[in-house]
Amino acid sequence: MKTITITDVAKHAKVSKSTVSQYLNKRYEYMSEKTRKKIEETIEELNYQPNIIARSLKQKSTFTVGVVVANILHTFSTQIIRAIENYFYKQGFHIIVCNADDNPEKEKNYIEMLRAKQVDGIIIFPTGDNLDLYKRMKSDQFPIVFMDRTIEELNIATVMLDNHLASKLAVDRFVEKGYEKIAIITTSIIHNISPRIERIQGYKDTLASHGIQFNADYIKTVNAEEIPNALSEFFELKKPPQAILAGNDIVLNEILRFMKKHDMNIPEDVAVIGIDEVPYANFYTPTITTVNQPAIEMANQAAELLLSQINKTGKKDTSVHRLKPNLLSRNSC
Amino acid sequence: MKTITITDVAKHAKVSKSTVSQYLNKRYEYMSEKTRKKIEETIEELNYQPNIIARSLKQKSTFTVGVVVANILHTFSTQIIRAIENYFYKQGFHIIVCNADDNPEKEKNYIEMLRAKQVDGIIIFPTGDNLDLYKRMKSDQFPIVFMDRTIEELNIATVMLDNHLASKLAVDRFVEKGYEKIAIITTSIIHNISPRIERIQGYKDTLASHGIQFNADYIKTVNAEEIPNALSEFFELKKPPQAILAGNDIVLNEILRFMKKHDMNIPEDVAVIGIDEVPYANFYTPTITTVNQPAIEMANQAAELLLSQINKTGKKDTSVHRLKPNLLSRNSC
DNA sequence: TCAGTAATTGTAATAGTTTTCATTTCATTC
DNA sequence: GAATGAAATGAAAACTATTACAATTACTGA
Repeated sequence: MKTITITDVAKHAKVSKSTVSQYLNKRYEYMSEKTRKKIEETIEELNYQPNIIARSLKQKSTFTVGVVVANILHTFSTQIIRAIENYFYKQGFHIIVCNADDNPEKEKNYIEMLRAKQVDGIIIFPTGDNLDLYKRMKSDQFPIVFMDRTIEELNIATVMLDNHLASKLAVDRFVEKGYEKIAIITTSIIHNISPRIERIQGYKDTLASHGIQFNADYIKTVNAEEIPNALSEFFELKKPPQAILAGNDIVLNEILRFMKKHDMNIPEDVAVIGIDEVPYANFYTPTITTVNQPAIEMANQAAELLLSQINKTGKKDTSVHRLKPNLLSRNSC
Repeated sequence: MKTITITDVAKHAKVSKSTVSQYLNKRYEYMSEKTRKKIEETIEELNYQPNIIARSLKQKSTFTVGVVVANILHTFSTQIIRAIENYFYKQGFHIIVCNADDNPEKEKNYIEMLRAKQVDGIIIFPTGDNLDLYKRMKSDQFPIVFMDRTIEELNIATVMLDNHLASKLAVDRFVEKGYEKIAIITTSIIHNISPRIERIQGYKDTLASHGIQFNADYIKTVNAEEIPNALSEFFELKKPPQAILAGNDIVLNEILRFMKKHDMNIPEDVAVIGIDEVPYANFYTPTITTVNQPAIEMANQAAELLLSQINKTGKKDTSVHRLKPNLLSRNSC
């Protein structure tokens, strides 16, 4: 099964390679209607597909972008992937999906491979542990956008949630409903991931703004598997929390699982709000109040930022774009 | 920012391009220890990254595979993507993710672009409407594996669920619990998608095996948005169903949403089983009985089949691999 | 018929590797 | 000191398409 090339097409259509190439690049002014037709037919007949690899080599553009998510298990990540894919499809780009698994080594490996593959740009949920690599890309002027997390000192375009506000919305709501003993659980201890820090800070600040003493026992940062333990510890406290803020959808699932197992009622025994919308939120019993991240909007914005870097349109935007979450007010609090 | 190439490395290290290439390909026998060291250092110093596009052009292999899912909104699709990504990461392959959106045109476009990009193989959830295209790939001996759906006449390696069994497990369970008025709702009307047909057939056959008269009013195939209507119609029947089988996770969500809205109790007012496991299944009230597809296993098997086609190892396997679902027995039925 | 324009061609350079094969280098042996 | 053989290296072609450019051909209208 010999693959057929532009040379074969040229031969069959009895024109030169250059003319075929002109045709492929839609520069029809350089040829007669007749020639155009003939080439068109030949391509059809031979079922010719230009080799994009060869084109990319010459043109230094692959119409492909990489998306490196920190952890593909978060619903948020898959929503973002979906939306980015959708955005770039319309632009004629393909996306290569990479799951760094919260592992900086893996992230590094992926980024280097993507660059070696000459992708036109990368959207990364940075683990935060590859500073040198990020810096190099930056200094190479390689198109790159951070998603979900920022690394202050780098000045790389970033799209992320206003995490401080996310916590504030939740804590305000708890307080409004009369709760004062408010706990928070987040995951991803390992690195200084900005969302986690900001969410905890937002939590603390908002408590303070309501004049509530913050209690270190009410803050947990643990791996998913340890969430049941963490919850047990909460409820063994002399003054167990009356309300819990879940840092993401995985935490929320674990909390609800725990509640079910221990026959506890929401919100009577403990009120719950989750950051990240979940599909069952509005038909669970009770319906779950969540703080929603505008994932599609975030993805579109990141994609747009990346595309403008790739096309070098607009002036270089290296700012941190913080999108506002919104409280989806339901009955779990 | 001039990119540096193998030529630069060769010059700096004062050896020929070929020797550098030998080094890159780890054929160290062809050079002295001294040369090896020198090249190594030079690469380090210049921060050289081989251009994989150029390599691919020559080698006709890109270490990239495409995954074209029919509809990325199904949890099942994202699970499969995850698992495939994970499998291929270990093999040094990248995956390009494509969402055909149940649209044959889009599917065609994606497949052609992927081939033009010289991916080494494709895993497809076929829409079923591009027969010629599938045939051409087959006759080109292009590595391809079908996922979730089969197209009988094509003899292309396929990994899919034993859908007949999936329905059987559910219906058996319903009957065992004493229900006789059993309904089924599926989505994706448009094409003759095999899973849908098989699930409905499995449903009919199993009813028959229990000597239950099948009732056309109890079968609905509708788009996601029309599910509430479909359910309303069920409950307006003289003899509304006592049990409903949800064809996938989206349907299940809609059913639960409907029940909640109309204050109906599961399983008292109507029993429910879903095909596809959902994250909330074991902490929902009631916990939801589901028929689970072994997504990871399916993904691994598909990836393995594809890889063996790519590497031309083993004899050509063009059979349909049907994996067994299992009933996760809980309280919604 | 000639100028002028439009259409097309052929060639060569280019992209950055891999790969083959010929050549050079060098130590060893007689 | 020359012959031998192995090890190391280099030169060049190949992969496929793009692009620039000079050269050629065909056609139009005066």
